[in-house]
Amino acid sequence: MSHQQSSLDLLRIKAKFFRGLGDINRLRILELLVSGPKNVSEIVELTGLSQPNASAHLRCLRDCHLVKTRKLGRKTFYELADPLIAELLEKSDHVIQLVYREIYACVNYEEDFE
Amino acid sequence: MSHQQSSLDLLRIKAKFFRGLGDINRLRILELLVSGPKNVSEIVELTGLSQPNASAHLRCLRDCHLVKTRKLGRKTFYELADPLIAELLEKSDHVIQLVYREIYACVNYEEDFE
DNA sequence: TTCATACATAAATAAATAATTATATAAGCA
DNA sequence: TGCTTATATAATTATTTATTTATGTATGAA
Repeated sequence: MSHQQSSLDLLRIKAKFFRGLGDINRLRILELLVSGPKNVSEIVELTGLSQPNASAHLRCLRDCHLVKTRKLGRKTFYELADPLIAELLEKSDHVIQLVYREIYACVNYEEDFE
Repeated sequence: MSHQQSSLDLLRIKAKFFRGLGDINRLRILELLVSGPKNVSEIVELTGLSQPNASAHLRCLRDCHLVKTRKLGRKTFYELADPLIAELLEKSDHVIQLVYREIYACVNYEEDFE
């Protein structure tokens, strides 16, 4: 019945997924999690984000299903929702590096003058 | 010298790249472009977006280096910046479908009642 | 119990992004 | 030239998202 809609729903989910990846602080958090689960305090310390801000980003990441949580005592451990997320990040790195080759050069160039 | 900065710059570029993918209308445009270059009018017609809105999204996609352009007469053709973009989108699909399996079920379920 | 820790959430504000409406520019055609 | 088409851009408004500050809640330890 409302099956015309479902491809839009899928696109909405995909957009949300990528929006989860579209923030520098969330990418930093995800990078931390590639090496294994971390609790919120650890993430706060390693990123330098305020605790509520970190929590907000973690919630976002969870809403986008990029991470999942496990509670141990009063700590909440966050980890990648799936090993495929790490793979995807790596593949993306690869693509970005190829696509942005010239820009990297430019960025590196500019760095010498800042 | 400012080499501590460069990893943050890289992250900024990555975040921007993903933010480019984080909008439903831009994903729709990219999907259209997977099958080949299209000019703005074609994209406007196929998406139903207003022309200025489509142009804004196309500019965003170009700023994120997800697409590139070629001018022919007064038409501007947009195409994927690199075949790797299509590959990445496909790989992402795969990841999203696996990670979101349960949610798909849920979405499909809800659909029957709307 | 009381207290400290670990985290989440709410409210407020700031900042970024999207969409619309109106207008500009550039290219080809009459 | 003047007209139309194709697209871009500017200005405005609407909407979303990020950040901070303040507060709530659950858990474990003294």
